[in-house]
Amino acid sequence: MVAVAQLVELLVVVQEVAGSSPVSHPNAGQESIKTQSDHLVEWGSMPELPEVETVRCGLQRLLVGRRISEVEALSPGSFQAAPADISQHVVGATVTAARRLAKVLMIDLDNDYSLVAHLKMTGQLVIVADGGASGERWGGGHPNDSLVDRLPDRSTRVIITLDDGAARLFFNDQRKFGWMKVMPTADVGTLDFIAQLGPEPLDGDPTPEFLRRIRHHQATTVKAAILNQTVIAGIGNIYADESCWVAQVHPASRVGDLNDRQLKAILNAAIDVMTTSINLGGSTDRNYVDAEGHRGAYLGFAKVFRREGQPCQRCGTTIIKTRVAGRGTHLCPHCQRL
DNA sequence: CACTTGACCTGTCCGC
DNA sequence: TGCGGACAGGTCAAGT
Repeated sequence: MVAVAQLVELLVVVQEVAGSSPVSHPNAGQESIKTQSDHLVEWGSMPELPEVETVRCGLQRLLVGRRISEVEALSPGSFQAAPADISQHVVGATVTAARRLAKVLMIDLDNDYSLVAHLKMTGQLVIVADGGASGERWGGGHPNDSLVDRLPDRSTRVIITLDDGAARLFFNDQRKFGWMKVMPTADVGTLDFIAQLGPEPLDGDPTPEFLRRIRHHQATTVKAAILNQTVIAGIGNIYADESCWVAQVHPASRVGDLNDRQLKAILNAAIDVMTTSINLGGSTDRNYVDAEGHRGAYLGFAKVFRREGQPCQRCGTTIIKTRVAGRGTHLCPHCQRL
């Protein structure tokens, strides 16, 4: 029960932080606010680096010090571990830290093992304190109804029971692209994906390493290059489009046709937009549902992403949606020319 | 090696 | 109304 009290106390802290946001409402300026009875239109942001960082903060606040009592893997692909690994290295262990590398989350345990997770596009993590009077909870990741509705639901892939049932951690993932796995903490860095990652955009000055790496991809489009996690870590489709708009570079420009000043402008724009997004709280349950119970995801910072048909905020030209690097791509045809 | 495309999934939207 | 198809997008595997 002591642990429950701690969780409640921590939840209050999270609420206070969220309440201090300078944004009056995440859907401010959006014309199609959904009511509780409406069906959710999934116009929300995917878990990119800022959302994953928001989730990490939540895990750090609410999981550290808790002991894992039970692991239920409801979908085999979503929890990639042998039953023996779970029983020997997860159950009974206590969480010591929550870390992030690019979009990968690591929940470190006190036995030198870690739970490693990738939310991909539709993953989310929700912590529910069952012992709380009104079911206190915290959730972050993909913004959909599972963030706030009763759990488990049909998207729940893994349930981790904490402190003998005082709380539960739900890994929900509509599309089953995300995963969790178990490995020695020391081995995480040797995963191919982690080992090959480019510099973290929010850690020190990534510029020299970014320029060095992106110049290995002169023939490809700049959008494909910045989505490449070995060039720069953590940039996804939303921030790729936003960064190119800020830098006034067409996403289909070839890297070899851009000078260092333009590439730096894209990188700096990505850093700015992602920093802003983190400060606004990413996508959590607290900005998914407003005081009136309206549901919808936050994308208020976006200048071009999913704004096709709307005027460019710089020149008034209509934003278009096209396809670059096999991805839906939003741009201003006047500000961003080939 | 550099680069592009399709596969993995589930759910939603759109046109017929 | 139901149904097929396009689409969403992070990462990996297989293709050129």
